[in-house]
Amino acid sequence: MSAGWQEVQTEALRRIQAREWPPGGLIPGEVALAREFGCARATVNRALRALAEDGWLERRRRAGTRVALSPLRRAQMSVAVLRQEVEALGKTYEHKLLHRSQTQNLLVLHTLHLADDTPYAVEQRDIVLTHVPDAETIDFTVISANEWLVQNAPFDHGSMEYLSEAATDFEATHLNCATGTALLILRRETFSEAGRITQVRLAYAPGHAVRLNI
Amino acid sequence: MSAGWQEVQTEALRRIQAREWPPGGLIPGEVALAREFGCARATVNRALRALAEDGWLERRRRAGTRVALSPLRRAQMSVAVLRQEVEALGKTYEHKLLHRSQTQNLLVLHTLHLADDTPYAVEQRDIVLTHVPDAETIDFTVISANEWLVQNAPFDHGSMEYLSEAATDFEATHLNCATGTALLILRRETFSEAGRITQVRLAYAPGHAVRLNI
DNA sequence: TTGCTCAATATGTCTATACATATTGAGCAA
DNA sequence: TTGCTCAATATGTATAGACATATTGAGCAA
Repeated sequence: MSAGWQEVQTEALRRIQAREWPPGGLIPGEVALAREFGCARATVNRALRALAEDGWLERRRRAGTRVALSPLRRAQMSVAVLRQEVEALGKTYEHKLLHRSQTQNLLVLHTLHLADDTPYAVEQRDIVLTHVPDAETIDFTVISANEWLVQNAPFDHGSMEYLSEAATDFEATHLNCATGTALLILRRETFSEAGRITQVRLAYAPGHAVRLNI
Repeated sequence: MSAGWQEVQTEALRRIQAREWPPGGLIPGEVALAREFGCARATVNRALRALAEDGWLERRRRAGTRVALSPLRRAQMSVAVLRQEVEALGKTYEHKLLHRSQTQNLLVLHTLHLADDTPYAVEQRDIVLTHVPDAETIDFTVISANEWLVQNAPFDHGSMEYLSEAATDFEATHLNCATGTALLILRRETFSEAGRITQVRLAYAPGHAVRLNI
């Protein structure tokens, strides 16, 4: 009876959490663990690599594997499509295009996202037409810019920022709250190889929280 | 010359982004790709598995591997130690214990975190002494509760929530801003096998943003 | 002491092979 | 048609063995 990599992972995690392998400490080498668990080194490797990817271990060639000092557990959040976000709450999604204007190479869109007919978020976005020429021909009353871009403008990299700001008049009007109310804001920029694709500011309705499990 | 798994991954990612493998489409099987790249199936497996973990592909036994419809790129954020967060900005970290009180099994701590002598965040925390008995004996003016717990109270799971709220009088006083200012709030709860370890509410100074790269 | 070289070593990766397991779809039965 | 069974199939996982590569530390040289 030899252990699969998941069993090895589970046991290793137990030892880390139980401090049998203390923070900062060197753990036995792959060969030793493979012998102990009665499996191949590759199996131990798979298990330890997974733990390292999750931040529990730090591995370096020759130096060996150490238990991470501050096990910086990572929480993952996905670049959400608002429709999916709303539908995951069991609510009906709808969106309204509030504004559309265009300069030579910038398409500006303002959208209100609704959950069960209640304002959910206000989106102010611009799209660089040079890099996403198709956007010019799309009817964004049918599909939201948010959703269309996720599906049609793959990005290389980008950044996301959560912050807190007082509601502007524009946001207050559409989110049905007082100007100055504290709102959770998401700013996001995405880039393709060619350059910036789009930039967006999303103001969530009062009370919204971004929840992560860790 | 056979391809390593990273080369296979790079080429596969290129095909996905270039839409040579369209969203939702089935890609060739591992055996075929291994033949094409002149490597072993395990190598292709490693590459495709990594892409699946990053959300680019969806893999199911027998059903094959498909390009994810909405490539929900994931951003990772770590459970931060404020001292590290501040020092990463190149600033000097300091903290002040504002309040400490204790009931039978709950230790309540209020802490002000400073960056270069400027208020950075206000922390209101309680610790369940039943599950972290050592906490009772620690001098939290020397090490912040935040840092001590990360190092000494490993958790199984927990939740994190970012939201936006108006500054309370208490927060406003210590963050040096007006009551009612929009603040970014982080709420976090962590649990061990035995039960809840700690609960914290962190109010960041005005203007703070949580930044993620995607 | 300082700096260099080199061997030892732990992890990283690849291969070929084998068996496990989930899922599909064809073919048959009710 | 509907439902069942079963074989085919793609991915999942395990293994032994091999070579690659980064890093350490010992030993030697300046």
